Amino acid sequence: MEARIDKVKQQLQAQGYKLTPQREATVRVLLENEEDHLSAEDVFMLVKDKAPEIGLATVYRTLELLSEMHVVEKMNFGDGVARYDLRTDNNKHHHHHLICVQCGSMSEIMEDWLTPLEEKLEREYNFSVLDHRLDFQGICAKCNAKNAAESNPGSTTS
Amino acid sequence: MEARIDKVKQQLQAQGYKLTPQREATVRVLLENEEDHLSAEDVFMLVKDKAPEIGLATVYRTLELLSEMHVVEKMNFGDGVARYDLRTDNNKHHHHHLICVQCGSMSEIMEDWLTPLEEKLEREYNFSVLDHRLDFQGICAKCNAKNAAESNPGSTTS
DNA sequence: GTTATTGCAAACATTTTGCACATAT
DNA sequence: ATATGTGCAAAATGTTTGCAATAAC
Repeated sequence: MEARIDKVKQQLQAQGYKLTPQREATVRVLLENEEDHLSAEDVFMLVKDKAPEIGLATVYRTLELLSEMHVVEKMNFGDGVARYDLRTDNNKHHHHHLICVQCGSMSEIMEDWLTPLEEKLEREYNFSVLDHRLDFQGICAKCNAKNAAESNPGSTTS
Repeated sequence: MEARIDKVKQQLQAQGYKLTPQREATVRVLLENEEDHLSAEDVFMLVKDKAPEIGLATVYRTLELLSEMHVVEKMNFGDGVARYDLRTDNNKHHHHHLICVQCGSMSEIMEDWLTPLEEKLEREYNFSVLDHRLDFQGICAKCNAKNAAESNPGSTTS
């Protein structure tokens, strides 16, 4: 954990920025919630526990800065809020999203599915891929099971 | 064109909604700009040419309604505005986006690349895919060419 | 001492809502 | 008549900005 904070600190300093206590607290919150896709408001509330005096604007500015530095990825799932994800590797990320339209849950799959497609794009379209995004909307395994049980009660339930 | 309007009309009426002149004008604008990804404001301004008395709220309500009916797809490219796309086929759509981070242009590729992945998700993750989204960010062919010319002036230019 | 950074409040942009009026069956 | 749909203005939402005060080197 400290190692990753240090890395961010170095990246910031390399560009003349400082790792202020507010920024550090923000990065820590992101580290501690790596699984989630936090909105700026989410981050703000969590950071407030560590540093109650922080302002929402600072969180926005920090997230924007980290985003420019490719430390976090700014995403948009269409619910009207930007969400932020710490990037494990600052270049390539092979995680895709499975979004359940029934329960709203979101899980990630970490398989590398797109590299062949990206090579094809380079070759055939002359498009140099820097990043990508792949999301699936559908019904998750849990909801599928629940739906099956409900439509056929007594058959598979205990 | 009229056929597609009629189809929308039928879909609306099937759910007890009406194809009012305002809604029809909105659908026509979407049909006439199928290539673009218009924002609500874009649609509003274009519809105003046909029906100057229309209100922005009506456009929003219409787009929301069409979105619920899967006539249009509501998208978010992270620039803070929702964009709307007429869906050719109300179920499957195999168009993906190439977004150039340099010039901001966006083009579409209509190849079916995801069906094998979706089958894999069904099989291995028990996730029933209803829809997907695949975007690539990078440098488009035009910008790639321009960059090459600029970094090596006189060699390929006339 | 200069420069970056912060918190607050105000500004901003996009989208949604309340409501009285209009329209269609 | 009753339901649905509309335009307008106001509200709500998420995000950005101006500015004086503060902290870091």
